[in-house]
Amino acid sequence: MSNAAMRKTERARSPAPTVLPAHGATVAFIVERLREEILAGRLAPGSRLVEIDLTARFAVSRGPVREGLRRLSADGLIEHRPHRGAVVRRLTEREIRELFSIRIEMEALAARLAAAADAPDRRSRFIASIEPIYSDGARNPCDYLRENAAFHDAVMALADNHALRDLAARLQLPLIMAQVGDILTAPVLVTSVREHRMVAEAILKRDPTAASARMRAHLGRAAAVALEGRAARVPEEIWNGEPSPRARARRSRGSA
Amino acid sequence: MSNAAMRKTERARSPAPTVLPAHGATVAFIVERLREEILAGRLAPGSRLVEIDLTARFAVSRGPVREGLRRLSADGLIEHRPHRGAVVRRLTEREIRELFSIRIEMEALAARLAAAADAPDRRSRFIASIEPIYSDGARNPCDYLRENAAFHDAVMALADNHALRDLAARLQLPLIMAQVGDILTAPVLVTSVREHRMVAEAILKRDPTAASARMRAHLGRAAAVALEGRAARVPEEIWNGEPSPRARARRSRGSA
DNA sequence: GTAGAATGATTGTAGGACAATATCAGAGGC
DNA sequence: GCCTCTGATATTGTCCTACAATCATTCTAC
Repeated sequence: MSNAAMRKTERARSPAPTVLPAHGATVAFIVERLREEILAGRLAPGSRLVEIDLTARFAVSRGPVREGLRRLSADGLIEHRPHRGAVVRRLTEREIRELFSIRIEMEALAARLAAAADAPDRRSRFIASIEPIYSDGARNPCDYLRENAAFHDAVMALADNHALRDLAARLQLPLIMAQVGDILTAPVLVTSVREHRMVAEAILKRDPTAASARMRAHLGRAAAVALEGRAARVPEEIWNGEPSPRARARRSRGSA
Repeated sequence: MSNAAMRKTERARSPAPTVLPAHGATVAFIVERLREEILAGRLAPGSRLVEIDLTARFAVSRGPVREGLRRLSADGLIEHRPHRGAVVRRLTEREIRELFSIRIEMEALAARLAAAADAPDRRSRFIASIEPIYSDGARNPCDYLRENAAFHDAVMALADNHALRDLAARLQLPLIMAQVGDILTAPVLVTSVREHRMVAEAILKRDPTAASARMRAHLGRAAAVALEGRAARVPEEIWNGEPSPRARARRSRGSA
């Protein structure tokens, strides 16, 4: 199937978005939709995001679309190439390694701050939000991802460093996760949950050193798993985005 | 003097920018100009950046102006308030503290990686770029800021973690520096330069632990100096941006 | 003097137009 | 047959105009 045909179908299928964004929320609407699709893997790495197509898909004008793409680009979810358009970013192994090593430091800092935090209200909120990690039931990967995000965000919240929380949110961990998705086998999940509990324990005991060290260990292991799984999955290098954005011309000329 | 009058003067004075940006570089041009003015302090914290005024000042349309503002906003140099416009960001004491505590971790990581780095070519480039820190002459604050930026960037380069370098660049250290500017007294500079040398020594000796610890100490002290100086300078709180964006209405009605 | 309406400034969005550029298909030369 | 050059095409970058929505101030009525 040609790109042209595919895109026309998409346009036809959703001439109006499910819900219209309120005034002043158009950009946010677009960003959220695209982000969700990218992280869910429905937009694979390398997929092209063409402004015209998006205007049709979301029934908005090019202005908000461009702004939305720029924001996704700033967040590192897509890549911009001048006059070529945006494509869903594919992280290289090196980038994953780099991002993990940064994230380790940030999360270790957060764990330390969290363990040292004194505010009783924040502590009780922390206890409430991490409650799911003490569940003994089996988890499917999707559940785990949610639980994992909630846990790390709870640590950030207790640490109470806004700038840190913002920065961590922009560190593409979700993107990494999306790109290594099927690594999350049952034993991996069990180990991760156990590590979460150990981190939590140190934080609750107000032991900054242990909290930081355990967080470091947890993420270090996660990084290893992610990189290993990825290596097994993709030969790397072979990847360079969609090959032919060109079938379109022929098609439209033919039908016009 | 009213805002209206001031802006009219500006518009008249620069109907065409000094150099016209090439096609495809308009946004970058605007971003660079504004960034430079903000960091140099010519645009004080709280200054309003009105799209219409900027289109006139740079002789471009609203599109690129909006894009530029978004980018500055993403970099944290300005703040956006819906339907109110952008203002040059003023960091609160809390934000400065938070940003420094993050930066400490990032730079400590960089120092550790740099000390552990093996590549001879990168090491020699590092040696070349930090050469200025061994100069014994007195420095003025401006020189020092340049030397400081170069030193920290050299460490990042040797560490060879692209993501880390990007992130560090977006950590508003320049903005912090711009907002604590006159703290840089002679003894402060001397101390800083000495600390740079100690960090460099550890890196050159390939001692990751010492490099990381010394970088931590250096930045910790820098943070203390910045916060202290700032507290002495500004009573805080009294600040909320320009008070009257409204003198304009009266004026234009009166003159029309 | 204060609640509420009017006013004006400013942004948010739409939509159309054209220029600049990257890429690709095919023609023509070796 | 392979390579280079050229033109066609897709796509973005920029400009323009217009209008709706919203915020802050000012004015008005009580």
